[in-house]
Amino acid sequence: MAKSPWISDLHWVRVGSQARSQRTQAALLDAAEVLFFDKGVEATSVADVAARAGSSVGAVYHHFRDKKALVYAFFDRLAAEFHATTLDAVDPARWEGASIADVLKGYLEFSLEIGRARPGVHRAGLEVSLRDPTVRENLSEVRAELDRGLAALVLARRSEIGHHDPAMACAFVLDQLGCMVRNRLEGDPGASPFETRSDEDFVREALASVGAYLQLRSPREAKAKEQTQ
Amino acid sequence: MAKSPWISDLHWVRVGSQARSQRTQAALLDAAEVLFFDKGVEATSVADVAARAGSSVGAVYHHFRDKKALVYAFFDRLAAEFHATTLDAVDPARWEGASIADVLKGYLEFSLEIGRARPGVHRAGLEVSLRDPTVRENLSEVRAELDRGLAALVLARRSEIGHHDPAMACAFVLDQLGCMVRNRLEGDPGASPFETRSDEDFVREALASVGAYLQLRSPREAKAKEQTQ
DNA sequence: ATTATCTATAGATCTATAGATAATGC
DNA sequence: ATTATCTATAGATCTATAGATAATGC
Repeated sequence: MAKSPWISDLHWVRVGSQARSQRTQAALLDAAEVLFFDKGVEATSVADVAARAGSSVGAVYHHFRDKKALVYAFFDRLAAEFHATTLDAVDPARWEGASIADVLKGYLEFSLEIGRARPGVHRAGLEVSLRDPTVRENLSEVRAELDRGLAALVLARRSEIGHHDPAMACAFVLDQLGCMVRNRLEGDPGASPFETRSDEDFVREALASVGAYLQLRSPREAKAKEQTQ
Repeated sequence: MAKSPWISDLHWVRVGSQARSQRTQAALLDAAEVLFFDKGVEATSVADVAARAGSSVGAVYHHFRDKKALVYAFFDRLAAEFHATTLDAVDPARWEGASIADVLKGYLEFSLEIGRARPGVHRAGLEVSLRDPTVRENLSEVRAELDRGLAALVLARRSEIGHHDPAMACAFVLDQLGCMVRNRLEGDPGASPFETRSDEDFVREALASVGAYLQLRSPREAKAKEQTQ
């Protein structure tokens, strides 16, 4: 794909052929991950990254044109990782026989688990998104893909939905759940009255809310309804 | 209240007696506001603030011990402003005769309007909150106060609520609406499927969702129900 | 021979201060 | 006399580069 020795002409990353080069680059990105999630991106200096990777400042600039290129490469790697996880999570085969409630429950638990496993990931993404539209769009695209996959799963089960406009209602619900999950992961707990409650409470009430709004029927009722029509 | 010439011993701000001093300080905070909302807080240098206020770097440090004190003073002023607006907005007298749906509709429209009128306010708050727990708590408290006021308004009308646990359901709903509004104001539009829709669509669907979850009755039905019990 | 890494440092930027100068109000 | 402001600059920090040194693989 890349004909030049850089992944991108705009924000290049050197593609080394030596095994040592690739090890160093991975170590630099790994070090960046720890520091970015822990202290934030702007608060992390290039020297910090080099030191934690057991490397040097010069090595960083051998691999990445500038700090921005390092940040971009880092978020590219992160986005690719989430992309793969997302594709797997919204695979229709995985949800064979599941109801809309099952799918949404799985989504909420999955998102909370991923977010909890990597504290700081949302903060770091948010921090950079605030000042860099390119990263923002990159990360938005990952979210959008998850939303599209979920929408497909939900709308494939539209006979369970009693709401008169299933497509619109589905978009609303995904928006609603998405921002509640992000809020739980990013925000400071206790800021709003419900945030002190457990994740289980949150998932239960979120599903109740969604069920009431969509006027969900059980798959069984949905099937009965389909046959009478 | 303050016996020392500083508002706070930790992050002091000089309280000048001369009229000129107070004008300059207000001008500095006004300049900070424009720059903080526009470029962000970290990206704004003390020299930027001084220049925009038609003042000098030395003057900034005469009024504020350091940049942090300037930022704190700025967010204090902002929080005080929102505090006053909030107290007025959730005054029970203002909502005499209104239903829960009316109150929540008012809240959504009010929050969107305030947020739209000052683009950047959420971003700036978020940016500083990410790295400064003190500012985060300060701003959280403003939010919490709005939540408490709203909860009081809603729970004073609990006969309209069909949900078996009105207090819990109310907390959930306020959390839900709060994070959806913030998401609309902060986030990049179009990131999730529903975000491209108009504010009117959003308010309508949000109220439909809340109504279904809370199992809202009209005030009239609520009154009828109360009498039969 | 080529590629990768390290050391040392230039250059830019920003915060904060020192010392001189100007305005205020008793 | 006191308070406020300005100018000029020291000091800290960070990005990025130049040039020297070390490792790799044909």
